[in-house]
Amino acid sequence: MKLPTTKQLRYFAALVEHQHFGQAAQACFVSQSAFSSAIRELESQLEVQLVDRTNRQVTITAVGQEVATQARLCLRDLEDLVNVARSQREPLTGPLRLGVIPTIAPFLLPKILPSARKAFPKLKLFLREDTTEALHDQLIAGDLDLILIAFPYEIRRVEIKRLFKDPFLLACRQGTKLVDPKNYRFNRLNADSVLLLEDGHCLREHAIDACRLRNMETVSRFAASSLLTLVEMVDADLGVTFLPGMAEGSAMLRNTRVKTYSLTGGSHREIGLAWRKGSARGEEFGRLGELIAACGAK
Amino acid sequence: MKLPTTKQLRYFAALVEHQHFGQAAQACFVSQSAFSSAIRELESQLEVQLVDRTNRQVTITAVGQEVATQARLCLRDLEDLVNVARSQREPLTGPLRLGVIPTIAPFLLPKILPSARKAFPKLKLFLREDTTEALHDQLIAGDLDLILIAFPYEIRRVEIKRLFKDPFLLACRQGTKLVDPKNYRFNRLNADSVLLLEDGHCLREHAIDACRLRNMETVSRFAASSLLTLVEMVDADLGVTFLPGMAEGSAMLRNTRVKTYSLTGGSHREIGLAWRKGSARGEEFGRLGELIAACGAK
DNA sequence: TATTATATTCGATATTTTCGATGATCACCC
DNA sequence: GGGTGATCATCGAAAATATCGAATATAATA
Repeated sequence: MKLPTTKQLRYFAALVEHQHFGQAAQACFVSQSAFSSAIRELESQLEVQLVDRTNRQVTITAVGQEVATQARLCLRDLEDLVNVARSQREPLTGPLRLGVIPTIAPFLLPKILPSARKAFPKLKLFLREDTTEALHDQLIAGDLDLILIAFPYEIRRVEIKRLFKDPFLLACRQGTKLVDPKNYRFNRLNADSVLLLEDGHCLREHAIDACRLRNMETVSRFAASSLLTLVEMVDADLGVTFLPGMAEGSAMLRNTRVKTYSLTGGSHREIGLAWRKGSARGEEFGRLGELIAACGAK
Repeated sequence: MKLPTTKQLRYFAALVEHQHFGQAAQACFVSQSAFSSAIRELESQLEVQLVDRTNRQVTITAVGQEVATQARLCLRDLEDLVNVARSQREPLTGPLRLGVIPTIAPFLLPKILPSARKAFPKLKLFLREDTTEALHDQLIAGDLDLILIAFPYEIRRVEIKRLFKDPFLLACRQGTKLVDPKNYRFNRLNADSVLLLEDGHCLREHAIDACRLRNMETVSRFAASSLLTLVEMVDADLGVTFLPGMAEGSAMLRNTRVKTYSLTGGSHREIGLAWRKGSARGEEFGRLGELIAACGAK
C-alpha cells in the first residue's frame, strides 16, 4: 500500500487550517506552487478530491474533512515519536502537556513550576486545568501526556503514581456560630451549613467521603463553582467547608477572615499522576512525580 | 519540529522485523545502501542510536524498541488514512478487520460471507474470533476495525449498531428425564443440571439473565469451553442448556439427539456491531450491518 | 473593461534518494 | 595466520523528486 508522505500530511493539515493555499504555503515555508503540487499529488495518490478550489475560495470536501482528521492523528503520533526519542535521549526535556485539576493547580503549581524550571530547564510545560473526568478523556485522546489529579478515583487505561497525602482542613469564618472548630460534630450541624464545590469536582466527593458526612442534609444545596467562590461564601459566614491542606497559607485565604483547623482522624485525599498505560515515557513521568512530591511535602 | 518521513518509518519497522539490513532492504525493494543511509538519517534526526550494529548482527536498542512501537502506530494510522479515503471513494472495498465472538461466528458467518462477497466483491474481510472483552481491547488498540458481538454488554469508547434479536432456545437430549421441554421450570431442576459455557463467554451471562435462572445451584459447576463441547455434553444427557436461536439447524446439531425448543417470555440476546467512536467509517460499517441483519433475519 | 486575488502550469534549478561498486570489519575455518 | 564469506558503511554518479519564480488562467469586484 502506497502511504502518503509526512510532508503531504503537514501541507494538507495546514491547508485545512488556513483554507487558503497561499497562506498555508507560507505557514509551511514553501512556495505556493510547491505547496499546490504536493496537495495535488496527495489527491492523486488517494484518488479522491480533498478540496474544491475556485479562484476565490477553497472548500474542504467531506472526504477531505475526514482525511484531515486522520491526518492530524498521524501528525500527532509522529510528534509523539520524536518526543519518545527525545525523552529517552534526555528525560524531561521538550514539550510536556500536563493537565491539573482546579483544586490542585492554584496551590501546587506555584511551587512546582519554579522547581521544575530549575531541575529541568529544557522542559516546556503546557498546562491545562479541568475536572478529572475531562482531563482523563483528553489524556486518552492524546491531547495530554500526563495528568495531576486526586485519588481515590476509578480510572481506567492509565498507569498511576501516588505522590503524597493531602489532609482536609475545616474552614470557617473566625468566630462563627455555626460550629465550634475545636470540637466539631458535623452531623449535628444545621441543614445547608456545609458548603462544597459543585458536582463534577472530585473535591466534593472526597470531602464527603473523607470527612464522613453522613447526614447529607447538612450539605448546602448551593454549590460553589470554584474554590474562590467557596472561600468567599465561607468568608461571608454562609457556612463552613473543607479545604485541601495545600490551600493553607495560599493567596486565596489572605485578607479573609477564614480560618482553617486540622481534623482528627486523618481525613485526606491523595495526590498523584496518571498517564496512558504503556506509554514509553512512564519512567520519565515518575521522575517528575518525585519532584512534585517534594514540592507537596514542603 | 522536524518529523520523520513515512519512508524512514517503513524502513525502520522493517529493520526491527528482520533484524538484518540486507533482508529488510529487500523487503522494502530498495538497495541495501539506500536503506542503510535512510536508517542513519533517521537516527541523526532523532539524535538517538536506534540500532547497535556489529558486522555479525544488529540489535535494536532500548530506545529503538520504543521508537519502533511508536513507528508501528504511525504506520497503522497512515494505512487507516488511506483506507478512510478509499472507503469514501467507494465504500466497503479493501481490507476490513472484523472480530466475531465464538457464539456468533459459526452460525452467522456462513451466511454473511457469501452475501458479502456478492454485495461487496472488492471487500477483503479479515476475521478474528475471540471473546467480547478481547475483541473490544483489540478494537480500541486498532488491531480490528469492527466487531460483531452480542448485547447487553457494557462497552465504552465505541459506537454500536444493534442489528437483530436472537432468541434463546432450550436444548436437551431427545427424551431426557431432566426436564419436560413442553413445561419446563428451571428453578426446580436438580442441582448441576444446566450446562453453560465457561466464564468469559457472554453467552453464559446472557443465558442466565435472559432465562431468569435464579437458583444458581441448578447451573453445573462443569463449564464447557466451546459450543461444540457444550452440545456434546447435552447429547450425552449430562444436562440441558440454552443455545442461541441462530444455532438452530446448524451443522453442529446435525447427527446428534439434541432437540431445541422455543422459550416463552421472549428471552433473547441482541446481535450488533461496534466500532471505535468517531471513526470516519461509521456509515460504511452501518451498511455492512444492514447486510448482516438481513442474513440474521433469514 | 481593468483590477485584484487567487490557484495552476511550466521550465530551470536544487535537493534528495537511489544505485552499484568498493571498503572495512568481524567471525569462522583450514 | 591467512583466506573466505557475510555484513554494514561509504562514495560518487545517476535518477527522481521537490522547489522556486515567472508566466498563465480564472473569476469576482470595481
